[in-house]
Amino acid sequence: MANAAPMTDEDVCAHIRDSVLERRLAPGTKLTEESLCAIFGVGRTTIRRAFLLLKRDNIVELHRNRGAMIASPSPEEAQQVFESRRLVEKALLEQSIGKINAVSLETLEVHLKEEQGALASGNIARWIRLTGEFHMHLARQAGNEIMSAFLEQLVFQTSLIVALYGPSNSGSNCNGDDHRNIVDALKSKDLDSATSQLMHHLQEIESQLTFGGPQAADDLQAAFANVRTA
Amino acid sequence: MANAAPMTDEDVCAHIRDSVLERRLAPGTKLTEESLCAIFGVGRTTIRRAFLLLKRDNIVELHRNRGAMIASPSPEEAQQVFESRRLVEKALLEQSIGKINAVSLETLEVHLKEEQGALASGNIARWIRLTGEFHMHLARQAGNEIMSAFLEQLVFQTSLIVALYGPSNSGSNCNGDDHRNIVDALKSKDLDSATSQLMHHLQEIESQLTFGGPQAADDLQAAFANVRTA
DNA sequence: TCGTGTTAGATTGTCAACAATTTATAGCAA
DNA sequence: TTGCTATAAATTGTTGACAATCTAACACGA
Repeated sequence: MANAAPMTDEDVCAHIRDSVLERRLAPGTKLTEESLCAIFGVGRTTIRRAFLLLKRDNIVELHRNRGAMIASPSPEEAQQVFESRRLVEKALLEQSIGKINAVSLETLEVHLKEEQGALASGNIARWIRLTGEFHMHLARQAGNEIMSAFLEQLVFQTSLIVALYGPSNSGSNCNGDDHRNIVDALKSKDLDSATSQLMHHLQEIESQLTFGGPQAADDLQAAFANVRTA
Repeated sequence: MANAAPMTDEDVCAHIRDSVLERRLAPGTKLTEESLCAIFGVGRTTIRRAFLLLKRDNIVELHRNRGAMIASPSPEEAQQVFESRRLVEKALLEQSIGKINAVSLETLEVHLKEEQGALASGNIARWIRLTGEFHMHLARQAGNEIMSAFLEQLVFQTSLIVALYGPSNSGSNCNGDDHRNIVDALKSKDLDSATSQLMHHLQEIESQLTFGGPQAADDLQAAFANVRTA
């Protein structure tokens, strides 16, 4: 099972990112270097570089001499992430509407089918991941890689946020029908409809967050992270 | 002159970023680890981490076994950077217009004075940096740190782009009067005017770029970076 | 029992030596 | 001179050992 070619830092990065996107790594999870070395079969140097890359994407938090843990976005950050997504996705939709063609619509249609397939076959982890990737596919229609990469960061952040503050029973941050409606609006080149559907969709997700209760209940350390001992 | 406390990777990062913003480091410049170790008085480990951070911001390019060099954005990337800036700065302005108050206006006024002061005193490097930072100040009015951080990346990229493709005689990418006009429009809470001024400002800078000619003339390596030897 | 201080273990940070790769130099033949 | 090959120098990549720091367990006194 072990590949002959050893993993690179980007590979490790991608694996951890996937785990976050599929909610198999909860916010606040401690990532010890040694255990990851064993899991991925690489040296500490590689793990360390991966941590640095993930920190840049706000996926892990690094604390000096305390190592790495999966990030726990604060409510303020959560609010900013959603505001950013509305901003970015709306703007990208405006850029996209003129570039939509049969090929790009087909890409979205295929993706919708994949979403439904995953849901039907009970592969929840895969479905969660696909619902996030839908927004990436949408963003890429604008043809701006810089903005797409930025939205990717925001989607990952969203995954953490929903894991922290989202409805505990619901597994996903996205409703399948919403995605369907957006694609339909795009198909008829109705920018206003597509935009309002997308904005409503994002607001719907945000409205389901509950910041009130104790965050993790088992982690006082994080609960009092704001307290700074003189 | 040497600080007792050794520099951290972030410090090194900031220094290199500043050099880029002030155009003292040209795109394509090779950054050897050893020389930077000597300059900053740190070990290779720190420099290496700094490279990784700078790579994430698209400020340096890393090539395996060939080390790091200041990034040279392609014309396509340049176009995307400007499109992204128009997108982001326009959206942030919409967010800002409702939050503008006396304090924030004063911040911008003070900055405009600094710009003029630097220009008057002939401190061109400082002026160049300040013209870039103006857009950062503007962005921060929206109160969204995530978007501000993203725009910061774009501003740094712009600095590289203008250094590569900008008018060789003009030292800066921003006109002082344009900034003045934008602040005035904000002062009278005229969103449409402020937006159109800002968009025009960005388009003006972009229109002055010339992608045709040889890029750096002294760096064939970068000129043929697209050629991949099998 | 609870809180405090101390010690042992585990984890991270740093550095220097070594290995692998690339780049520059020198020599030689056409 | 040009082109090629082989050697030498320089630069980057990796590993392992050691130092610094944090965490957890434990003993002790109130």
